[in-house]
Amino acid sequence: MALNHAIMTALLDTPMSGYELTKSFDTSLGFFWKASHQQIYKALRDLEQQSMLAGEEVPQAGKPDKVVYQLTRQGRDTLDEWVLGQSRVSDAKDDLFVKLYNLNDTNRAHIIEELSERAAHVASNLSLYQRIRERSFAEPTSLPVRQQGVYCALLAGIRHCEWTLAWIEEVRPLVDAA
Amino acid sequence: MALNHAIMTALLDTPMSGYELTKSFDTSLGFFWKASHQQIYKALRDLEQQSMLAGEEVPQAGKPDKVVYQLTRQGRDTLDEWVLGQSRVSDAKDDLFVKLYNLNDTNRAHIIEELSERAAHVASNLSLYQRIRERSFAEPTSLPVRQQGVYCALLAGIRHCEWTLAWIEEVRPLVDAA
DNA sequence: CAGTGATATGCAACTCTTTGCATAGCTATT
DNA sequence: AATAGCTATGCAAAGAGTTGCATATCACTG
Repeated sequence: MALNHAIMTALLDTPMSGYELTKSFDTSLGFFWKASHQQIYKALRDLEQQSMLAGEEVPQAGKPDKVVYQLTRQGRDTLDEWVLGQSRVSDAKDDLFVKLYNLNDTNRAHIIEELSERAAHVASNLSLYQRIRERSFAEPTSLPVRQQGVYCALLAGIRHCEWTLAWIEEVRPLVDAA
Repeated sequence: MALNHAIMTALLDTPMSGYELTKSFDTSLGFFWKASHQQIYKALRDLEQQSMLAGEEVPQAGKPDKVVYQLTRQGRDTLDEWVLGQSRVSDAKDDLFVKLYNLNDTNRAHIIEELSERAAHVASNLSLYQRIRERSFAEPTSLPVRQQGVYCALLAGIRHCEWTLAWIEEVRPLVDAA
């Protein structure tokens, strides 16, 4: 399971509560791995039970208390091992592509609409990633090693967005005229 | 569920058996949606039960008999409706990106190795898609409407591969030197 | 005729993800 | 006091996907 590993990864530097993790998954790692709060809280409980994480109740003023989790020694070791294992390639699993296989005169307008929505969504993601890049990775070569890895992943996010936008511009006229 | 819709889409032009669908999912639509034979056979039974598909036993010589499924009128209508609904953006869900967040001196060699494997895999996919493009889509504008949609999806596959290869070339030196 | 391998199909258990519902603390506003 | 809204956490059911195992037909080879 990689959600567990994604969560442990997110906790590498900063211990966080489930709520904070959920927020952080909405940006950062969340581009590569989306997870609902239900999934995250569940995973946190499981991981704590397996001694991968240690949770600590933190009283708060002005807000409900929270439980902050940090990686244990064992969790760190397990994560390190996982990194050294084999990854497998995942599929895109995107409705839009399947829908394109169904292109006809009746649905063309709708599909163009969806392509436009997708473009808008991706463009807004892209500008978010660009902001992050400027803010935190202006000089990537002078960063600590792990942050350079994060930067590579961020670049993937950026390139992915750019690629998607270019593809949409490429096919829009084709779909339009089809 | 979109696997069902992907299967119905695959059957738009050509009635197929579960076995043939499984093979066809390995190429074509399979770039966007991978599915095991277990999943496919199950989906076929479900869809037949819902009257979306009609199965017909076809005796064969030299091979075991098979059941060939074709879209029913109702299946076609349901599919058309689905196309007109909203898609949602899916996440990349790729271990490699999560692993990059874990980059350190110990695992760097392994991650570079995985990047290379990924590049090789994607390159081989790309050449497959290129062959398909040359073989079946040499003159995209003169194709029937639906095939033009398929062509757009194929372009997505091609661009995706190209993008991934470019990204790997971009980050390889970064990971190397980190 | 035993073994290998492609064709063709299926069950069951498990894991992972989504969705809907629910609760509770605390702040600020009306 | 009621209400809206963010913070913080959880259960349960259903849907989707993976993995392991199983079975049978047919052709070909040793």
